[in-house]
Amino acid sequence: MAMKTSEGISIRFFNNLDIALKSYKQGVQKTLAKNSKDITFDQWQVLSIIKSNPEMKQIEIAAKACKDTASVTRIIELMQKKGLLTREVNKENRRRTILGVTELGEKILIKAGDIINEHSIVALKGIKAKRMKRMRKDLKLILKNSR
Amino acid sequence: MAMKTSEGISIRFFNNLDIALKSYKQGVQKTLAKNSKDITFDQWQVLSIIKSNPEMKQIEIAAKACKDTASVTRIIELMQKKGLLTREVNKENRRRTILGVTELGEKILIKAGDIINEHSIVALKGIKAKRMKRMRKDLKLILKNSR
DNA sequence: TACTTTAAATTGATATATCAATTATTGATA
DNA sequence: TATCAATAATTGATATATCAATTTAAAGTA
Repeated sequence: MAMKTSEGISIRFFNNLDIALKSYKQGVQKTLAKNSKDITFDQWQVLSIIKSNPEMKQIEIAAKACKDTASVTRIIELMQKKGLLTREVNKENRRRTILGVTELGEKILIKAGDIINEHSIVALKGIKAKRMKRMRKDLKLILKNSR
Repeated sequence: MAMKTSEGISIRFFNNLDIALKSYKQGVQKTLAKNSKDITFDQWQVLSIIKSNPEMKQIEIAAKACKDTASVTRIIELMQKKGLLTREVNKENRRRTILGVTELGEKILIKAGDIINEHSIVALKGIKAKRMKRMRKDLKLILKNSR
């Protein structure tokens, strides 16, 4: 008995999740474009991973950000062009690259980080810390279930 | 006193959310590519909105899916080319388009819907209905806070 | 009616996502 | 050592996201 007219609650859940996240990201992106034209949200994500894990492989960066390695390559390329980071070949293993955040990169990283932090706090207004923790746990479970 | 070394809990929350959703979508997309090569996740999103709301403006579709109108135009264009929907000019108001899901479109809509439904259920395994509802409420609040 | 404003959709340019294919290098092994 | 397999990163092609600009049509107004 098909009954395929309306979606189930699980699909609707992910729809809520999708839309909430998109809306949040769009807000962040707009403020970034106004105040700190030199970086996008995705670039900031990658740059902050590099900053905290200087010797990570690009493959690992991709896994951490849940991005394709191709995307990471291009994001890095753009940031290098803008002078936010340096990229050179590792002489011990010439397949690998050595990435480094420049001074300019650090500045923009912090500036953008403040903006993103501000947005995330506003977006979560009215949600208590306890429930946030609970949700993070559930989100981690979803992540685990999904791969 | 700066202390900008690590991110706050709010940013980390959105990071969990981002990664969980990406992982889920990637899983869906892979299964779709294998079993039902004729549609992408985003196309399915738009197509199902059109199916449930046949006389919606593209602007409204965009708002509902939290997409740019430009994206909607292109997604519709592709689906039209593949024969999943029809598009014609509304004679009462020539700025508007009339969209319609074809028979093929309906078939694929259902097939893809089943796949997506299956994935969403698996992804949420271990999370009780009550907490899902609670989270949906919170997600709606986040959406509201973000615009 | 002529002019301006608003509305709906599209187009252009650039950034990112995805998958496949490719390059370059290293490692393994017959 | 020569060959083959695995690894890291890149490139190509296409889909989507984002913003600005443009097109076309409708509505409002002097």
